[in-house]
Amino acid sequence: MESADRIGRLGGSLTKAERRVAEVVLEQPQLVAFGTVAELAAAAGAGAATVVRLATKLGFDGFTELQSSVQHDLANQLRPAAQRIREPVGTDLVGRHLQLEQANVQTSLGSIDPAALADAVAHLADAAARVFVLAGDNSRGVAQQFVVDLGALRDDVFVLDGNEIAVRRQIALLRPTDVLVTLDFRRYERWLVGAAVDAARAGVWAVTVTDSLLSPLAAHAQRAFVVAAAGAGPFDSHIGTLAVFNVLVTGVADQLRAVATERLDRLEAVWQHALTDR
Amino acid sequence: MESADRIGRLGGSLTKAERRVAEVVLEQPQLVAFGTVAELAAAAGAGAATVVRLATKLGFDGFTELQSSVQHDLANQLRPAAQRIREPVGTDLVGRHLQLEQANVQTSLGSIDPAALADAVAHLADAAARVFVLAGDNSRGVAQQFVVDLGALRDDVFVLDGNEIAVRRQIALLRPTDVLVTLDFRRYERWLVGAAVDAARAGVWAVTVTDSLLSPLAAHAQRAFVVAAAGAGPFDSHIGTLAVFNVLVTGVADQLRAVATERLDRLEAVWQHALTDR
DNA sequence: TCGGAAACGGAACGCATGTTCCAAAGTGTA
DNA sequence: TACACTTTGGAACATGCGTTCCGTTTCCGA
Repeated sequence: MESADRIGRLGGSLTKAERRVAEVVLEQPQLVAFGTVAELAAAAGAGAATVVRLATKLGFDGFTELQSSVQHDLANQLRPAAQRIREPVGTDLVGRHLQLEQANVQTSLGSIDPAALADAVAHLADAAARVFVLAGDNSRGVAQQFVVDLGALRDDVFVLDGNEIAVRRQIALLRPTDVLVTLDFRRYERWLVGAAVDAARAGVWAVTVTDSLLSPLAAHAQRAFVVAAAGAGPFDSHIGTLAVFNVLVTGVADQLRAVATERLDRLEAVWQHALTDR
Repeated sequence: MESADRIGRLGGSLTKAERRVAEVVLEQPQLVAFGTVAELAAAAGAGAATVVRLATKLGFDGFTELQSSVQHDLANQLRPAAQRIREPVGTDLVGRHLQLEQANVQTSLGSIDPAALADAVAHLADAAARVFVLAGDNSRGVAQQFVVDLGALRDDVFVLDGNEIAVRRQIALLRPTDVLVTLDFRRYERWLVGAAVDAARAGVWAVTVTDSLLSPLAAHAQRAFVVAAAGAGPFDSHIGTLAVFNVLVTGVADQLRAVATERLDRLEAVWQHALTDR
């Protein structure tokens, strides 16, 4: 996209109002392709003159030329619509991933049991429970991502980190009211199983995200979500896992929003503040 | 397509010149969406008045209304999923996420520029360079996931962690041969920008994964990947980011496999060992 | 061959839109 | 605080466009 390239190139030298217009150009190309200067200006909360100034700043002769560029891009984009689907199948790096990751998301979310989801969300939204996440090295990243998001919604969300000794010591201190989230894939360390067994003995309610219902962790968990983790490269893809986590986080957010919107409002305020900063 | 329907319905009662115009409308919708009455008339070998007559005959108020109809159809056809998602708000939690995350993967991977990908992979596979990943709190998880995977393929992959002071101190020690990977989303901390600027001054080659080409970090990076991060809940979804990271990791793996398969073989051996353990 | 009506396109009209200019508001500096 | 500069949006201007009207051409039946 020619216009997107130019915007990205000299995005830094744009003024505030010009940037607002540029964002609309990037996010709503139809508006500039089909619309008028006045409409684009209104959508960006700017004046018509600002729109024209941005166009010239981007190297176009005026809004008309910018519009032509966007129209050209859109026309090219929709022409092969049916044709382009067939061309890049599987051969290239990106196409391979595209198919694979789509399938991962599809099967991971598609196999979610509503009852299990509701149960897991209820436990994760329980303010009386502390939430601990136990993951192996290979998926510690997505685990931490889950902890960050969930931790923004509620208190007492922790990732069990460190070496085997440290983790098992933490698990020994769990209370029966606590909730444990385990991540289990084929290539994980064996001692995680032992840690999970310890937690189960302590009466901790557990949910596991695994790539197989036959995983040992699933046997010791009250609920299990099976995700697809097929990777195009040498490693597993954790996109399915992250998708499931996102569903859980949204579910908890919905549930907690009804009970206590105050915390989310505070978060929104922070975000809005950070948003306007930029 | 509304216009196509109407043309087909009363196609028999069209005059010769009107039929020529109608054919152009069907075969070159862009011409009527982006063009003018005169251009459409010229393409059909007819007069401007004939174009307007056809439009009214089809039940439209005039050419303008016909044009709006075609534009609306094209716009709907353009948005593959990303924006269409927002209109029919999914009823259930899982279905909403399924649509949304599929769209995130689709647009994130679909907008990858092959040249940028090849360039980024080449830099990330460069054994002489150290790789540093700079991310805000909200996406530290996916960043760490990337570091773990890439770190299994090559040496010297680090995440820049900790508070502002610690990070900027680390950045001050970067060498011009190093590579920096930055993650930039709307809700991020401002000091990340300052850190990225410092790195740019030091001559470090940088690639950024962002949700907008207008992000300040994109301005200071040699390459940028734009991902879709729309979330169904209160937070951004990092699935698109993770998908791009997976592509990068696979690309590096392919490249390094040709040069030195030895390290990957060792990794495979470890994995096989862990596999049989279970 | 003639007459009438339908079809068609060119040209003038009026309006919407892009462009340009300028004054006001904002921002940083001495 | 005052000043210079940048940024911004409103209003006038001019261009291009859609619409409409009307004269010409084509077609068909008598």
